[in-house]
Amino acid sequence: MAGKERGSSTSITLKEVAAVLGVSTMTVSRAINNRPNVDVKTRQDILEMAQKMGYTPNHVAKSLVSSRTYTIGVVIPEISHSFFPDVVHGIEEATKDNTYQIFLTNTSESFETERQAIDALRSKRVDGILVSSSLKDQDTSYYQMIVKSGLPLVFFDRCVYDIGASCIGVNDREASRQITEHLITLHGHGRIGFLSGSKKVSIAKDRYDGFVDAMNAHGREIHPECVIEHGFNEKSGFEAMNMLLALPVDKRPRAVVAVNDPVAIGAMDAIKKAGLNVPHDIAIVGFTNDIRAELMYSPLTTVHQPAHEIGNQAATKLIRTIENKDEPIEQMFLETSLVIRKSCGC
Amino acid sequence: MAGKERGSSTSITLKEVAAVLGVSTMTVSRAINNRPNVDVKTRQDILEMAQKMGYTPNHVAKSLVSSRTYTIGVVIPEISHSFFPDVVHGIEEATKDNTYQIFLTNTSESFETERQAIDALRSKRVDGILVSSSLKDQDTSYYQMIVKSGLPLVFFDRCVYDIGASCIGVNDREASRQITEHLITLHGHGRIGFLSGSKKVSIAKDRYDGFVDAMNAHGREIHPECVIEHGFNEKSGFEAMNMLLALPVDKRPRAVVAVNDPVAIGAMDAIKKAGLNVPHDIAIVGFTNDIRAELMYSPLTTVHQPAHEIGNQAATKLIRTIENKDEPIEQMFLETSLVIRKSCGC
DNA sequence: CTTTGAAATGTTAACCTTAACATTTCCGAG
DNA sequence: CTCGGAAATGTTAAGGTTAACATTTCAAAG
Repeated sequence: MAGKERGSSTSITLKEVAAVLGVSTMTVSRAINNRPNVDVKTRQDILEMAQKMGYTPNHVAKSLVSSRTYTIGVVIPEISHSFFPDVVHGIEEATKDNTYQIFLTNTSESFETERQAIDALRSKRVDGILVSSSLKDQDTSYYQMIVKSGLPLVFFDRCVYDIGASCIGVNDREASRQITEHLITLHGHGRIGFLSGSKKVSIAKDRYDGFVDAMNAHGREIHPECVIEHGFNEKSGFEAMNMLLALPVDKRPRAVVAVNDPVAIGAMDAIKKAGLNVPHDIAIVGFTNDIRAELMYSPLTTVHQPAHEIGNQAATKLIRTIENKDEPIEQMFLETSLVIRKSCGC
Repeated sequence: MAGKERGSSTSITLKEVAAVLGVSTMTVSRAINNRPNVDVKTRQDILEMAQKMGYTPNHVAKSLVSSRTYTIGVVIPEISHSFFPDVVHGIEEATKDNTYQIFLTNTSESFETERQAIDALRSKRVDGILVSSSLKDQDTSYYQMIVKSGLPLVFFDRCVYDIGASCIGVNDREASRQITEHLITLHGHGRIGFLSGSKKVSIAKDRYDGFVDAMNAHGREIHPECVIEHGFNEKSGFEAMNMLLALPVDKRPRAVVAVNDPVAIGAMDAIKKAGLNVPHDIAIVGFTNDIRAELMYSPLTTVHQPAHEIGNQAATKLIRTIENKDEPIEQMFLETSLVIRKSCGC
């Protein structure tokens, strides 16, 4: 009478296959894992029967025995920023033979979430983790503990330094210096502002430092009221720019360096809404080369970061670290390039 | 003499904590899992010691006992399409209490990869899977097998119907009909083309059918040479549009419906490179409301799909299905809306 | 027909946790 | 005190697999 039942999700085990054929589980295990010392005929029977019964190896049990899950955790601040999907793509490519599977966690720029996520990943016994950190203060003790625990850890993009973990990223400070310099040479006079995320996050600090380097090198003064520390997304950029626009006209910057493209895009929106023009009234440059950068009403001059490559290298490094305990700890900076478009005033 | 060793990644177990305190593992287990029948003092000692020793529960072992991994697999065709990160965001939100962790797999529109990924997820004993399928023919036997196996499965966006799985998406056919109709009313005469992905994929077929519905309803003829079946990304759109542009001028469509925004964006690129203008020479509409749509040189008229909501509902449905075996199988279509911009000729 | 040794197959224990049942401890009532 | 019973704690087995060791089978050599 009962309708067709939804299959009860109990899976076939080695033991069950073995029982049907009247052999030991060990023989079935050997046959299925392509181990030697199984008679050709026996192996064939086993494989056929396993197939027929719909046997799927239980990786949970395997993991318990081997202490390896073939799983890596990926922790990122914001999956919706075009940079990160590209990174994830690169990561996937490095694991493409499908040996490793990826746990993805989005932290929404919250370290607390990050920490919880990593704890959960540790509990699930991932073989290693890839992290772009939202850590916002100098207390690196959590990550020190992780490193000490022996869990392979590679940072990418947003790194935590000097705790004994590898890191794949770009030279944010130098790239920021370059793009700021570009802006300075175009705008011999006038103030230049900086729209930052929290400077406790490494990329914000590094990019700000690069900005300062360029300003100093060209004898330009930094006006504290033109440096806004807010967030990393469009909304933050919009709000931060509005703060600058609220300044008296003579204090208002003539050009702005944004910590990343989403912030620059938000800022451009604010400028437009204020009835001003980019780059005529205010020039702006970003960082990332977001998918939207070239499409803006004034195409955005920015720093191209090799997102895909960063992901790929980070995953490769992590897997090497997992598979070889002597893999050295390493900092790797990939090449960036200036993408000159219109928003800088060129 | 040996330098500081990288911690050997062996974790502390319940047994070890128990040994140190001279109690049984069971007591430690009870204390740590907040079970009753543990003396207040004992519990406190155990928690302190566990903390001090850096004990982390081994979820692998727990999973083996409970047959639950608190893990769900998410299978998507292309993480770089802005639609999917939004979906993933929505999924994460539904699991936000962090009870479930997400395995993300990108299939690059390949069903073979999809199948391998799902097999791997099954082996890892995920509690359920969320799939946007790239299945390209009518042979649904693989998914029938999955459903039969009892693994909770919810499709989203790109569904496989009539196999007993829930599905969360939009009414592609109707939305496509609406936007095509909009185009028809603006362009009383002239040919209208369709740029499709493989019509063996459900969304391509549904959207094409909606296109046909609108054309028929308005007595418009469909010209086979104006219907190109190619792919789902920018490159495909670019190439498909070039095929249309290669037609003799009198056979060339005056307006084009694209299967999604990436294709529309690629097509707009081709039109621009051909020295023609959108919407003046060729009008175009898309589907998805990609993050770039409003930024195009002629802002793209498109169908807004509630990506975040789709992910959220799909994950919610999946979790319900996992946690309650009587959860009904259901098809759910979320609201779309026409986003009228300039590319259609408005 | 025995011996020999490799190949095939089997058995046991372990991985870490928890459910289920068993035992001990302890406190208050009689 | 002693008993009863609840609370605290302990023991055993199971979950699916594999490593390590043990046994059986079998074919070729003597």
